[in-house]
Amino acid sequence: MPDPFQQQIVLWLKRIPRGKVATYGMIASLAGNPRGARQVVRALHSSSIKQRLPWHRVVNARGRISLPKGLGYEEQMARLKTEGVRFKPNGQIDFDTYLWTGSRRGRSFLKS
DNA sequence: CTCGTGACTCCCG
DNA sequence: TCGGGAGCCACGA
Repeated sequence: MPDPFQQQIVLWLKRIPRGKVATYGMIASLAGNPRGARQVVRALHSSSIKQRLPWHRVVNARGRISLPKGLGYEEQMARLKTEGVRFKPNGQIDFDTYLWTGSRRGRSFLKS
């Protein structure tokens, strides 16, 4: 039986609505481990589960794609654009518009 | 058991 | 805005 934490991560990832993005740290927190951002990553690119997870909707805390260019960066950006997510000229995602608040109806993750 | 390794984050300068 | 350094955590060699 897999770790509940990993399960939670997957579970939350699946909840990210199209056209929205979340951060690694955010998912980790929701999954129950505020310091488990790295584990989110692990869960993301390991396991065969990855093929049905919206991994492209996860970005770092600065609102930018963490993948190296040429190794996923391009693809992630393309996928996001497909869902309607726009990028600023500097390659940053507009958090005010596209950051998933963590749970339906307003902020649950973001403090006031 | 110790080390090295990240699609991370925060803090400083 | 950008890097460097430190903290964190699970996993595999």
